[in-house]
Amino acid sequence: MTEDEICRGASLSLPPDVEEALCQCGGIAGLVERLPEEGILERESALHRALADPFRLKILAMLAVQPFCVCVIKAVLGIADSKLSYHLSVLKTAGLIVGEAQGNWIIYRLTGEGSVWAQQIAGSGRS
Amino acid sequence: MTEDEICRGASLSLPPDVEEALCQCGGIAGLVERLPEEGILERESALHRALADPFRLKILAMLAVQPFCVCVIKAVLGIADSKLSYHLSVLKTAGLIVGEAQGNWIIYRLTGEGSVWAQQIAGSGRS
DNA sequence: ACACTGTTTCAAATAATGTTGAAACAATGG
DNA sequence: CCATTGTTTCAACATTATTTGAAACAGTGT
Repeated sequence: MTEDEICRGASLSLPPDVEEALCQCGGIAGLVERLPEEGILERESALHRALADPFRLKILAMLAVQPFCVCVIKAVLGIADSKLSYHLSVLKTAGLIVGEAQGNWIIYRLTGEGSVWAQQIAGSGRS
Repeated sequence: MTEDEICRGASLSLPPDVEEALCQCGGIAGLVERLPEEGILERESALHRALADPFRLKILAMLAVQPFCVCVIKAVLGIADSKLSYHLSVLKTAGLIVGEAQGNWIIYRLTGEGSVWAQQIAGSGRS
């Protein structure tokens, strides 16, 4: 096996410049090694999945103003109770919001990570 | 209708502190107004949907090192051609990567937005 | 023209997510 | 204890995303 074949990690034919760059990265094996760990990728993709819905982004945007109870969020979004509850649970599971009982109501607010993302949403329409 | 009722936008009963805060936000109507536009929310959630998969995060991570052709990406990820092609198309549609033909191969690289997100992934395991 | 390689497309099967309405729960006030 | 209000849970269903394998396409070299 030639040195080039070792670099490539298999017998791939490639454009010359890609092949050279690949060698400098330690070949296929080198690239595989430097990928983020599976656990990190899982967590990261789960986070983005939670952010991948307009209702949920709206919820984060309004909680960035102020913590609110479910009934206010419901009035702003104009959706059914159970639907809202589902989306709240997705955000809660992702660690973006937390709910705390206060008398008759449950007040939801952003977590630290939730407010980072809420800011990002607020800023996404900037010029 | 009392001023409070105007603030609430409807006859909701609320914890006193939430009610006051709601009034200062312009009530339900005020909150609805300050939500990001529908178009922005759609775009933002579509972006996160594209980032919501470990294979796609891996692709972004490796393209952050260097542009590569499909066959190298395939070797690193160890998945079938058509599956990879699907994930590449999701990333392409989201504007995170672009592919350019070069001889026999198609070389994919990050767009500006793609590299912003790729950095975010790379940094997510930091101490 | 032919065979080959790298890549994409397609349709069918499967899996994951989101929606709905009804029912359940928990706390409050009568 | 009962009725009410705010919220969650559940199961059925609808929708959307992902995976698969086969077939198609485009470009190269023969």
